[in-house]
Amino acid sequence: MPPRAPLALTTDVVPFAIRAERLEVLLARHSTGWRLPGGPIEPGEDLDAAARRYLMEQTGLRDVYLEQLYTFGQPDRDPGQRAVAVAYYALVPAGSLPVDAAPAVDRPGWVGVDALPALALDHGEIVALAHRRLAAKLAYSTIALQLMPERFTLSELQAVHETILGEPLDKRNFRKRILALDCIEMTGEMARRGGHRPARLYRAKRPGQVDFIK
Amino acid sequence: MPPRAPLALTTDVVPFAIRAERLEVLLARHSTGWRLPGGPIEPGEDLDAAARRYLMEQTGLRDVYLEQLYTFGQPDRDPGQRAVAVAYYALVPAGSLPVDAAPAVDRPGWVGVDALPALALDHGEIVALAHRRLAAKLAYSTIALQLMPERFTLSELQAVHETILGEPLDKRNFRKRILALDCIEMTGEMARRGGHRPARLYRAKRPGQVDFIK
DNA sequence: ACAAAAGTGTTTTTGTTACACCCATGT
DNA sequence: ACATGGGTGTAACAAAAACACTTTTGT
Repeated sequence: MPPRAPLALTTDVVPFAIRAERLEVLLARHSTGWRLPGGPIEPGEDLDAAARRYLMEQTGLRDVYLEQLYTFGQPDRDPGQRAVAVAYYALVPAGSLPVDAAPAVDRPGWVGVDALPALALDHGEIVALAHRRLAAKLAYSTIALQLMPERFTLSELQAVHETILGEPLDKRNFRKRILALDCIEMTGEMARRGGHRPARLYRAKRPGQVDFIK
Repeated sequence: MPPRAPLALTTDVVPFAIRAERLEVLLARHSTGWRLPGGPIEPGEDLDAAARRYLMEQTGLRDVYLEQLYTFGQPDRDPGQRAVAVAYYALVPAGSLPVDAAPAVDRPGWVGVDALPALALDHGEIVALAHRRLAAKLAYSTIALQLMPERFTLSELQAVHETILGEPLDKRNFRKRILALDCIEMTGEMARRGGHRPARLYRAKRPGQVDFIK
């Protein structure tokens, strides 16, 4: 039997968060630049578990929403070896960000999706696909709640939608739609920040769960 | 360096067709029962190409619509080895069916999705997921055209939708919706089959292409 | 003449979009 | 008092759903 040609099966994760009204991705350092967190799947390791593990090891993120995106397997996607990547995306709630804004050398760093540096391999395409998928899911699921802290205002939730979609939304229509979904509830508390009327704080009715609409 | 634990990366394909008003799947023979067409990915082979190759080798189907579905990698999904499967589904137009209705031994065979035999590994789950994805896509794409022969009547197209969704549709609303999509055109020919008024024959405006709606 | 499927519009209902003002707080 | 974002309802419009009869063929 001939020696089996090496085939590397990896996971790569696109960790999204909203920071300063921008959709950003958490990147890991690579020999010469940036790449998505990820790495080879261990024997006996579940795919989702591997994605979570690399996210933890390389970025410190844990307990985030994670969803399989697509599997990339073009033979020439990695010039060094045959590498097949099962790509995931993760949603990091604001407030649980483990990494400083200004990353030191060899620390992972957040970068806006609209100003990505050149990434290793096809990781740029992976980010683009993940962004499209996330934007599409806003229309038919409650997935945006996975990007929110435990308590949040309706304006903050609206800003998250607007940031991902890249377009402004009508305030009254947005609130009507979200409240009709019955996915959030008032906490009774108020956020008094800034020189203006305090805002009601809401929380997700079913945190960690993404509901589909209709 | 220790010997690398064997990891089998395979593709499995769910080939769908509408036969006799039922949604059916083309299965391959397995040592003890049935399984989906598929097999290990060769070094240097593209994932999509591998799926097409196995479809051809094991069922004779070629030139069909093919789409990646999901990657299944639970460590215990195959008791014999660590196997990760990139699953696809394929849509086979009526009229290009290469296999007889009553399969001989060791020939692939069509089986209704509502009456599947026990399948190898998690192939039953794969079929179920593919069916759900196909049904969902009817609502926002022209994917059903990939199941139609070159020329077809509106009633036939409606029957395909109804079969996949498992529910009847209103004839006038269906026709209005499909024609508004501007995805099919009249051929000028008529289908005169049976003791009733002949039906106009249509064809896809962009065969092989799946358009998204809205 | 009858059976069988093809073909065709309108009304009702539902959901979506557009739109402007007052409120509560900090400075 | 003023600046800032928070909070609220209604009318117009568009899309989806409900609904029944006439036409053309084969037998």
